[in-house]
Amino acid sequence: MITIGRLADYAGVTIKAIRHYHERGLLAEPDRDASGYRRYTARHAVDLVKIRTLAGAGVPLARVRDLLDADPDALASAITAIDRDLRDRIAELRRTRGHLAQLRGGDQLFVAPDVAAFLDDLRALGVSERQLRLERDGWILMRTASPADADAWIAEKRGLLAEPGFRALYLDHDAAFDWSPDDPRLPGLADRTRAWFAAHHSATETRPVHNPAIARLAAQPEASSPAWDRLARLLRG
Amino acid sequence: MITIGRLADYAGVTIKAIRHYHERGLLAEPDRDASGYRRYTARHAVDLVKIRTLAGAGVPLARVRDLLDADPDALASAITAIDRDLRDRIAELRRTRGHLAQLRGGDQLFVAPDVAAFLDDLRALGVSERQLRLERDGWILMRTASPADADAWIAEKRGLLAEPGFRALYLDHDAAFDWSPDDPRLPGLADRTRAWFAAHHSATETRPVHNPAIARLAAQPEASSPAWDRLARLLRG
DNA sequence: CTTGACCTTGCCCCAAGGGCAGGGTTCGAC
DNA sequence: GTCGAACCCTGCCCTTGGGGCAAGGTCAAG
Repeated sequence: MITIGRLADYAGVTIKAIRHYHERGLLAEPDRDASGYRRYTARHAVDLVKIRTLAGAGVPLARVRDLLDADPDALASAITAIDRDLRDRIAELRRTRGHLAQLRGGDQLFVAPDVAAFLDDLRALGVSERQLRLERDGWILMRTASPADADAWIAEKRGLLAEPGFRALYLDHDAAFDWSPDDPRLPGLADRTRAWFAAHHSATETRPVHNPAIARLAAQPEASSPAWDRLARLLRG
Repeated sequence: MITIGRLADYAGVTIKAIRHYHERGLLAEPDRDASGYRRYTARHAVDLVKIRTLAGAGVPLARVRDLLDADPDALASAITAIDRDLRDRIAELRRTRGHLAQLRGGDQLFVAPDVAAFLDDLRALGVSERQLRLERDGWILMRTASPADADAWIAEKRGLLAEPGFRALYLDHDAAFDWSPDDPRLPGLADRTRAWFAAHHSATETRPVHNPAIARLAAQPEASSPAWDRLARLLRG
């Protein structure tokens, strides 16, 4: 005939939890002694550990109550299902650990793997951090707008990046962000850009790298560049 | 400029959750369009995925809020702590899977390993299921009363069980449970019991196997045996 | 011009207990 | 015999992370 505190210690739970299980009908209320204290038997201890095992596996208490007086077959199949769920949750936590590791380092976390790879390529190329953020945000927007298109476009863009001429052009555009809109190099850059696309990719839908609409959407404070605006006008006209 | 629904899809959360994060101050409220709809930027998407990663790792939202604008060093050390916690929880879930597997089969779950081993010994000996339950409940009570004593006693009892004479005596006591209190075999059993303890273990504290006080505590409806009561009287007198 | 899919705020609801108030009990020490 | 510490009792409100639903406004397509 043990008290609630001893039972709680034995099962590794709080007194409050035991009373909670009584309220929920999971654990039978024991007899009381002369002064109204609950007096438990070993039966209760057995039941309580059973409850804790199921609850510890994440089974809702209402379901635990049902399982406690289910027939052995139903219990066995329920345990199989619970175990499967447990395995899934372990896998999920492992995945979360992976995400967490990435949260340390960069922004791979926030984008699809193909976009992350593309950003890595750009970083290796020596592209500015501002431009990387711009690209990252642009792809996020694109993916919310149209995941399938985004997949196709990113593949195409990674292909383009394999060509030395395009790489040079990309870096020039990156550098041009900070130029004055009157910079004398701008018309030449526009010409080279147009020439390259005409020579290499007239058949594709690919637009010049810095799609202003997307850039503007991506990041209000940073994305405005007078030089880029002029460049866009030069390319259009 | 994406809507709340699109953002929710991108991040794999519900609209309700996003609004919840606004209320909690985790995610900045975006600007509204002409009709009062929230309009999000890629910034928000990045922040939201960050929030989900931390929340998915079990970090309380209040703590997530603090981490979001903590300096990189603080964030890094927090991530280390979170990762450690995650590892612990994976280990814990694995342990739970083990417990669950035992819940399928027997009563090993509810008792300490040494007691489980003792019960296995008894089962191998051919002891009745009733007696096994009685032993199990008795040890549970003993352990709540005094874990250290229980450890010592169980070791002693396993030692006794290695001796053939004791094993025979134990089985006889088990069988006697159902006898009539007038059964002519009882006095003989009492004599043999006393003789065996006198010969083998006069120095130890060990009492005859069926300590009536414990047996009565262990299980009210089953533990009452007129034959055992008589046996106890014979052993005392 | 309507229909369905979207968005808004506001309210209450859930699980699984935790915390605290305000009281009674028991046990060992002095 | 009485004091304090450590228990126990009930009852009530609080928390976390949202879910559900109501009652309405909006938007895009047919």
